[in-house]
This record gives sequence, structure tokens and C-alpha cells, in this order.
Amino acid sequence: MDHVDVMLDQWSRERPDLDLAAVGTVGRLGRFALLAGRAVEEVFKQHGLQRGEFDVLATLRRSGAPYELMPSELAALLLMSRAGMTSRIDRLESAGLVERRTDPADRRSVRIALTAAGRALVDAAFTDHAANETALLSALSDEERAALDGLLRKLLADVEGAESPAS
Amino acid sequence: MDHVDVMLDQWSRERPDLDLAAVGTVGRLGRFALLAGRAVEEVFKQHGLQRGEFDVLATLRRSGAPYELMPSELAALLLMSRAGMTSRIDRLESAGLVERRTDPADRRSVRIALTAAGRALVDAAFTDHAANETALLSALSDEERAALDGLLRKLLADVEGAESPAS
DNA sequence: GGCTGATAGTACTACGTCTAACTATCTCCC
DNA sequence: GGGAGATAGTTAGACGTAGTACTATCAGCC
Repeated sequence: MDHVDVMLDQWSRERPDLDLAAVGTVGRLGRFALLAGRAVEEVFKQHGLQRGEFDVLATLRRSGAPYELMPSELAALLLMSRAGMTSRIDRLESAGLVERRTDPADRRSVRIALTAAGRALVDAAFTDHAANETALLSALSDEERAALDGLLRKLLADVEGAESPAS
Repeated sequence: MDHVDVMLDQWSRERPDLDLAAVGTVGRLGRFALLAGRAVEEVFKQHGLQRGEFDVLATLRRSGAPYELMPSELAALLLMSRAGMTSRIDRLESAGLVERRTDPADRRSVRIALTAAGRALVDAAFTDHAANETALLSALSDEERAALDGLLRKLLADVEGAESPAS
């Protein structure tokens, strides 16, 4: 009997005409995403980063050497607007974690590159982050985690397909 | 091979020292929560509401007659600050969807009450919302949805217990 | 070769939320 | 009954992101 159960009880009393199964499941999913997100931010905070900033550094880091991507690529990968990405990059650049490099082949473009400091910071932060997310799922057995993963994969394939069919 | 698989491949190449299983699962969960959240907002938008505003109206509605709660209660239920709630209520009140009533028993308190217009709007919006969430999970069978629900319940019990042990 | 439309990045504005500080009121205990 | 601490709500300021509009540049086609 958690918060979502209470919510469902209330709704089924007030709106017995509706099918509420999905509301409960999506409610749990959203609530966990919110709470887990806050826990994740705590770890980043210990490294002086916000979640959005970490996401940029991590995306550059996992892209492999030379750790360079265009702002447009970063914005698309992180599901956000280019304008918001400009602002994130501004912050990261003034913190010395990334630098803007001109693209010799296309003068409209910029390459965002990890600095040595940025690389060191994201490596340290990601190590803690991975351990933290493992802890966040520690209530599940390996089999359960794998089952959850499979279900989420199905949902994601559905919703990502609906959004951008040519993806 | 979705976006998260690509991410995991990159990380396992760059950081083979780390256990990445949880990163993948939490990544899928967060990504689905984000995309599903945007789809959910589309429905609210058709009723002239934002997600946060809907959440307030829905919480009042499911509390049952007389559809009244204190701002503090609303803030706690929706996992947000009281200051943010003041702002949401301001918007809803000027839209005529809720009204502030003084609490005769405690002059510090305010009761936020659904107006008739607010009640009608949230009932219409919630009908569409429930159908929309059912559609968002339509990639899963009933059994799969129930399994997902059970796994999320475990996770939520863990993370909510860690956050506020006396809840 | 020069125009047309697309693309990359950014400035500007609006907006929702947070933290912290503040006022008013209540509760409890001496 | 009066003071100390807790609680309810609001205000003020900061911050991150989205939407829009704008500049610069590229690619394709007549």
C-alpha cells in the first residue's frame, strides 16, 4: 500500500468508469524516475556538476577519442533544444571542462571538446554514478533487473518509433 | 539495438572496468519517463493545462468531496516545494479553476478548493489522460504491464523508504 | 555563378521551480 | 498568561530550459 495505491483507490472511488491500470503503472514509473533522479543529482553535486552538465560531459566521453561532438548532435542525443545546449556549453566552457573548436570543414559548425580537466572529472563522476545507479536498483535481483530492462525496451521501442519513425 | 544499447556499447568500450547493467536500465527508465511525459503533456495542452496544473487539479479531485486540500498537503503529495505550489495555485486561481478559502480553525492555513469549472475541466482531462496512458503502455500485454508494475513497486518501496523512513 | 532553401549556432524573452528569508499564527510548557 | 519553537503561506531572487527570431554559412539547381 504505497502512495500510488492510495491514489488508485481514490480514483476508483471517484471515477469508477475509467480503466486505471496504466495510470497506476505510469504513476509508479514517473515517481521512481523523479526520486531516482534526485538521488542521481546528489552524486553529481559531490563533483560540482548538475545533471545536465554531467550529461554533456558523459556524452562526449563515451563518444571516444578525440571526445568531440557538435552542439546539434549533443542536443539531439540529450533530447533537448539547441538553445538550451548553447547555455549548457557556455557554463561548461567557463568552468574549463569543455572548449569550443572551430570546424575547418564547415564554418557554421563548432566542435565541443572535452578538456583534460573535463575528462578527469567525468571519469571520476561516472565511476560514482554507475555505483549509485547499481545501488538504486539493488532492491531487484539480477533476473528482475533484466526483466525490467526487457519491458522498458519494449515500451521505448514503441514510443520512440511513434515519435520519429525514421529513427 | 536502441539508443541505450548504443550508449552501453560505447561505455563498455571506454570504461570496461565498470558494471553498467544498472546504468542501462535506469537510462531506459529515464528516457521512457521523459518521452512519455511529453506525450502526456500533449493531452493536457488540449485542455489548456500544463502538467503541473493538472496534477494539482487531479489531486484535489481524487481527494473526494468537498475537493479541498491545504497548499502544504498538495506540495507534499506532488513532491515539490511550498513556494512552487503558491505559484501554481496563483495561476489556477486566476484561471478560475480553484479558489482560496480561509480555514476557520487555523488562520495560518488556506484551503484550496476546486471550482465547478475546475471540476468539470479536470474530469474531462483525466478521462483523456487515462486513455492516453493506456495507449502509452499498449506495447505490453496485461501480464507484462502487471509484471512491470510489480517491479516498480519494489523499487519505489526501496527508494521511498530510504528517503523518508517514517512514511 | 548566383539564387533558394536548409542548417548551425546563438541572443532574447518567457516561464516554472527552487532556495532562503520573512510574516503571521499556532502549540506547548514553564 | 507569556515566551520559545514549530508551522503555513508568501515573497524575492536565481537558475535552467523552451520557443522564437536572427545571422552566418552551406548545398543544390537553374
